[in-house]
Amino acid sequence: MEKLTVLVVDDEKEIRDAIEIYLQNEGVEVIKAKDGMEALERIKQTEVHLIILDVMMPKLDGIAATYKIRVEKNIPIIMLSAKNEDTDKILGLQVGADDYVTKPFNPMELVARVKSQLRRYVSFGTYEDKQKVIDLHGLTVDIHAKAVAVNGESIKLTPIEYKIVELLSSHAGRVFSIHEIYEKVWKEPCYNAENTVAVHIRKIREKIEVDAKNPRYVKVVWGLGYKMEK
Amino acid sequence: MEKLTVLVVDDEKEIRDAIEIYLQNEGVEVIKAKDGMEALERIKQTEVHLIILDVMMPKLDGIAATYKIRVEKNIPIIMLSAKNEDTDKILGLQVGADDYVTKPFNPMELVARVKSQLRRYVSFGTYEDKQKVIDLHGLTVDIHAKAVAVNGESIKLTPIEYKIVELLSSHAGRVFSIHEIYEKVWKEPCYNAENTVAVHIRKIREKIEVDAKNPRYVKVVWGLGYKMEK
DNA sequence: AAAAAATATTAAGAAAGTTTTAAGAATTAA
DNA sequence: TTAATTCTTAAAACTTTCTTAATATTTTTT
Repeated sequence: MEKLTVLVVDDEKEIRDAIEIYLQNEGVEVIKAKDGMEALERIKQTEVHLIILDVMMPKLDGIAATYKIRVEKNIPIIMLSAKNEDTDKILGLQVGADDYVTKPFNPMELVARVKSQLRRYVSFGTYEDKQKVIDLHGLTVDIHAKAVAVNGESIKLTPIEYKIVELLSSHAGRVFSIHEIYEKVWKEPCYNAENTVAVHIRKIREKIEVDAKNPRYVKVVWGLGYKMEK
Repeated sequence: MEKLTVLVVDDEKEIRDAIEIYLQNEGVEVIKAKDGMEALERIKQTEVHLIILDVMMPKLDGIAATYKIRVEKNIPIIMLSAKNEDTDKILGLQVGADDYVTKPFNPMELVARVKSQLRRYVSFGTYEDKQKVIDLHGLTVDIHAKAVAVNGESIKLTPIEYKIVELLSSHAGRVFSIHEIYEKVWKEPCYNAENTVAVHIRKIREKIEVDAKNPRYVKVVWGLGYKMEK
């Protein structure tokens, strides 16, 4: 199985480093963040499979961070809290963490919990590591390799083209408005950029369609947007 | 089997010598160091198969030493700690060890733990039986030896270069964005460090590619990141 | 059928991303 | 300590991609 990545979020460097060593020994990839804000950035940029989060942190505490993370992704979260902190309260709040460990903790126990959560997540969870390749009538999109092929023949797309194809393909059949496409791909508000998207669609068709004038894959839904044929 | 070597690190001479005698009786080679600094030097000079390390030491304490040792090699570490020392502190310091023994200890018990760890290490541990070697069209990455070779010829990489090669190679074909590479290798958020990664990529190519301008191994995927050719 | 609205096409200049060098900082070895 | 290696930063050259704007085409509405 592919290496899994755990994000460790704690404001104390010693704790971050300690946890890192333990987890690395178990063969998981570790990345670190020192507060909730930083954690949010990291999960946007890197694929993370589990988060270990201290409850008490500057910037964005564990509970608030959990909340925001859940909006983005549904990956397991293990919370760390000092024993003297109001554990009952934390538990009672049903913050949405999948497990809790109180500090000071036995390292082996934390490792065990991490492995248990990862096992659950991988085996039956929201996680599909299975190559992540979308296939639609001969159009193939490999999410990890960021590679597209038509009938086995690989197609060279530019970054924006690729992102559009990935977006449409991973929700084949669903119609995306030009605004939606722009916002999801560029990650900024769309303002007078409709034509820009259209030009990219044109280029994509040029590359993946047999006949760009009669597209089989990227279809327009007049007045509403574009979709990838399911 | 060849004779195995154990490094004993403790600031008290009596303890070092006592352990030495017990272990020599069991037929293992013993070398000694009186603090973490000295231990690091020894490891570089001699091939060591296990380390016995006191938690409390001058110069470089147990955890700091463990951390540094782990970066270099993944050999088993047994930690010694006094019972009367502040438990919480010890808990933190013990991090990263494979086993713990509290002082005063029963010599036979320590010997037993040493043998057990060595057995694990040698038989199926990190030693060399578990040959994790990645081979990609002549590029060879030995994960445990942290060694890279091209067509049998060994290549000398710096630590960061090695980590990047390992990351890309162990997921050959998968595209890693510069941010992802930075975060996974440096273990900290990437901001404005894109060019740093690029320079390292350059250096890597200089070393492992026949023609750095036309790389066969480390390929760029324009606008998305880098990948190792599968 | 004509007008209006939405989408398609084209090409050239602008922008963004990558590669490469080199020099100075920082780290590590001796 | 000094020396050597490794890492980071900055700048420039270079490559690829994106955007813009003007125009054409298609579809819908009137």
